[in-house]
Amino acid sequence: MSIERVRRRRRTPEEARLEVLACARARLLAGGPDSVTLKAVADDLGMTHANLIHHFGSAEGLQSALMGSMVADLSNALDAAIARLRTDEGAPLELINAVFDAFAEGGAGKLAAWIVLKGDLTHLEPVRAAVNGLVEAIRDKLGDPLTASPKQLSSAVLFIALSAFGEALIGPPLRDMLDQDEDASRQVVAGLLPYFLLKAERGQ
Amino acid sequence: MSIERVRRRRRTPEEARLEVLACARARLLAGGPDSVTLKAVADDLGMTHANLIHHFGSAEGLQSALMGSMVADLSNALDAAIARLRTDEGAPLELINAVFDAFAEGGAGKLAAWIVLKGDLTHLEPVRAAVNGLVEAIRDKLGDPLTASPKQLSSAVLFIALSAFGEALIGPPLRDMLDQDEDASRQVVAGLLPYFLLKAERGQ
DNA sequence: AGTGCTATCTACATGGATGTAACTAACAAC
DNA sequence: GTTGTTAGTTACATCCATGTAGATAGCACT
Repeated sequence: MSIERVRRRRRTPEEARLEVLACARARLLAGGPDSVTLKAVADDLGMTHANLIHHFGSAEGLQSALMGSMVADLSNALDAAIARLRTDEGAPLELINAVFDAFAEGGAGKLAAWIVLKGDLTHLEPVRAAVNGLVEAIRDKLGDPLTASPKQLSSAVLFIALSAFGEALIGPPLRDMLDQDEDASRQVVAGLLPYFLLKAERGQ
Repeated sequence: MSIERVRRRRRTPEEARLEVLACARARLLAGGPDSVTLKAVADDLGMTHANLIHHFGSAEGLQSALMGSMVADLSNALDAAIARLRTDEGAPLELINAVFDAFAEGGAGKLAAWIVLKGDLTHLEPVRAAVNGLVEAIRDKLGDPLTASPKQLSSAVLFIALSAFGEALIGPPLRDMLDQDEDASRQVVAGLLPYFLLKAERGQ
C-alpha cells in the first residue's frame, strides 16, 4: 500500500482567517485564553501552526485579530438590537434579552474579561459607538423627554451593560448560591429599567 | 575583592507563603494571570523558583493557593460588611461601598474573572456562605417583613454582586464611554436597592 | 561549639509554544 | 499544457516555564 498523504486543502486568505478565528473563539469560550494556542487551533483545523503565523504574522497577531473580530460582533449585535428597538414598537424586554445574549452566548463577557485581564483596553474602543447608539435609541423610543435626563439615560445603559456582563461571567455560580433561576438577572434588569426612564427626582 | 554572596534569608513556612501570595496577587492584579509565573514571583522576592515549588508543590499549587487566599479575603470582606450593617444603624450605602470595594480594590473582580476563564468554579464555593449571610443581614436590617419575599431579597444580592463585579472589571472603560463619573455605578445600585426591599407587587 | 532540620540555592532536564527558512503543491491565468 | 503565485508543509531553532536532584546554609536546640 502506498503512502497516501492527505490531500492539501487550499483556502482563500479570507476563508482561512474566518475558519481560524471561529475555531479560536470556540477554544477561548470553552477552555479559556490559555487554550487558544497556535498549535491547538491548527490541529483543530487540520493544518500546521506555521500556517497560522503565515496568516496572522504571530501568535499575538492572532489574539489581536480574535479580539477585533469578537468586539466587532458585539458591536453588530448591539446595533442590531438598536435597530429592532427602533422599528418594533415597545420591546424593551427584547432589547435587554439581546444585550444579555450578546454577552453570554455571543461570548462578549469572556472576551471583555480576557481583554481587561490582559490590559489591552484599546481593543474595547470600537464598542463605544454602539454603546452611545444604545443611549440614543433608548432616549428616542423609551425615554420620557420631560423627566429623563441624559445622565440618567446613560446610567441606564451602564446598568444594563454591567449586569449583562456580570451575568455572563459569574451569573451561573452566583445564581446557584442564591437559588435563583436562569433568567433572574434579566428580570431584575427589566423590572428596574422603568425607574431610570420615568422617575427623575433622584439627585445628580 | 572577595566574592560577597548575598546573605540568604530564611523565613518560616508561613512567612514565605504569605509573602509569596501577596506578591502573586499583586502580579495578578497588575499584569494578569500570565504574569504570575514561578520565576517572576521568585525574582520579585529575591528567591528562586525552585523554592516556590518547595512551598507550594507546583505552579498549579501556587495558583490554587492564590485563589484560595483571595476568595477567603473576599469572604472576610463580605462578613465584615455584614457585621457593620448589623451593628451600625441604617447604613445601606456603606454596605454597597464595602461590596464594591471588595471587588475593585480587593481584586475580587479580577480574581473571579480569572477563575471563570480557567473553569475552576469550585474555587468560588467558599463565597456561598458569605453571600447567604448577606441575604440574611439585609432581610433582618433593611427588609420590610410584610412586603419583601425571600426571592426578592436574594435577587437584591444578585443584583448588587453582579453590578459590583461588572464595575470592577469593565466599569472604568464603560463609564468613560458613557461620560459617567467614578461612583456612578454605586449610586445606581444604591438608588435602586429600595425598590427590592419595599415593593413586592412585581410578579414571580 | 556541635548537630539536625529544612528553607534555600545551584545546576540540569524537559516539554511546549513560538518563530524561521526552505520546500511543495493547489489553483488561476495564460 | 505550462507557469506564477502563494497557501500550506516540513524541519529546524529558540525561548521560557516548569520540574528534579543534590548541595548549601540559616537557625533552633543542645
